[in-house]
Amino acid sequence: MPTSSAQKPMDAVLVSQDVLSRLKGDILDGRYQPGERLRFAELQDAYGASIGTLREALSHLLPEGLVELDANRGFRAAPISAEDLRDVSSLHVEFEQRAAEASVRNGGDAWEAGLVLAFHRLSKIEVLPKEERRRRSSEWLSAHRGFHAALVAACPSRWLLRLRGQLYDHMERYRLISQRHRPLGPSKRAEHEALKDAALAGRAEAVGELLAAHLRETTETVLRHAPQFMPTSP
Amino acid sequence: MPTSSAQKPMDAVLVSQDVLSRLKGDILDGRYQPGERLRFAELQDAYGASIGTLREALSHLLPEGLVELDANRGFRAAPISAEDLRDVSSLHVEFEQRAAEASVRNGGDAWEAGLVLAFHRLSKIEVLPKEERRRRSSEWLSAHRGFHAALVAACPSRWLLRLRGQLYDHMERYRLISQRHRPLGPSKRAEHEALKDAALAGRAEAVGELLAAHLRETTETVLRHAPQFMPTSP
DNA sequence: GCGATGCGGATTTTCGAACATGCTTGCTTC
DNA sequence: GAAGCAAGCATGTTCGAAAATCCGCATCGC
Repeated sequence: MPTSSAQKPMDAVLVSQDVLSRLKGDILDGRYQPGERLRFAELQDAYGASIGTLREALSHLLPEGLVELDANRGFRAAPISAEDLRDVSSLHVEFEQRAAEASVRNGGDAWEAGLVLAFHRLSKIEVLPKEERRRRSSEWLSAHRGFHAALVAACPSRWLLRLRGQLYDHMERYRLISQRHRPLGPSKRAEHEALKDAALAGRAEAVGELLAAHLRETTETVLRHAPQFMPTSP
Repeated sequence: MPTSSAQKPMDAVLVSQDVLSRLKGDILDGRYQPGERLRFAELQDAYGASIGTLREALSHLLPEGLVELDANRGFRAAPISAEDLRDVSSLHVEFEQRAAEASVRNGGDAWEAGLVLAFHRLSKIEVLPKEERRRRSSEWLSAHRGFHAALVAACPSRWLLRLRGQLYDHMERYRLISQRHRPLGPSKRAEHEALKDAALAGRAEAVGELLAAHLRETTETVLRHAPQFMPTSP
């Protein structure tokens, strides 16, 4: 159920782009149940756009694997499964690692500055007490995304970055869905700081290791709570 | 220029799906110049669908990287470059290899049967004389795609297959665009047969090696002719 | 009783037209 | 003669409604 689509970016020039980003965010947030049908009537109420515009946004999400479409039955939020999570995660870890190592080896002054900035923004939220962190979760989400993006930003392979992005989205969705069924974990500020320091020191391999451990731990946490929100977990 | 969109599949239940596959095929075929603007007026004539439907199809192609969109300026066919080709190719080779090896190790009877069938279909075209092969190029294209899909079909990682598919599309586009500026090369029937035999024999690593060589050779050929159809090649 | 058949409402799919935006051309003015 | 401006045209963007499709339910026949 859509409940409320909350934020109003409105920074997009195109309505369809605005709807797209809000819709995508809501799917990642788990505001739509995996497998749930996305009816146009509800969507129109929630996003205030016409059917055509909504269709355009949904079509954009189709190749990304966030929604599915069967003929004359409309769109559905993509289903989830432990198997899929393991699949996504293993590729995600690998891509993130490769992109980060390449980025560290290739990064210049602008990249360093961007990373420092992104860490600062993230850190400011992560040092807050748990209650506060929970309240400003959407802010943290954006900062966290920004930090990991900044880390890999100097990777020279555009395609590695593109594919990484798709996998990141799906991992974030699993993380957010699972978070609705478990208490908020401890802050990972220390891990992010170690990541930043190793990156700025140019220790590419160390960054890769830290990153892989960082991501795998998250996946483990999600999988541990999987039975609570997944259909079947083998 | 669209010239003519030729084939009429009509097997799709949805008009938008039909338009999507034709449009995608035409972009891969290089019927639209890389970077060329895709005007709705022309598109409507070529595909006989309304603007909304066309927009839906183009939005689908957006995350796949086959078209680009800038606000209020409409859609463009994605640009190409030697750098991008090298990027796509190197990831494509790797993914195809990994998916194939996993597929060989995991494949059962149904997979073997599918592979034999796909090879047979491809082989029937590849033994024809060059002139005939040129005439039935679209048929070959479909058979070739089918063969490589059959080879990796048993790969257990859905995500590896999905990403491989995206890269395959882009490689095919480069191949087809370059083919408009060079004579049709010799048939690769022997390579495909070796691939099939090694796969059926369960020699996963050998399949990987053959495949990597097979694909890299194609990329080299395309790159060799790159100056004829690419803006700048460093 | 049980399956096939046809109607009614709900939903998706598609279209054509209104609206907004960007570009070009021709004029005016300095 | 060149720079700046404004109107007109071409194009992209968005919407609301018509057409097609599917699902559930009642009815009919066996």
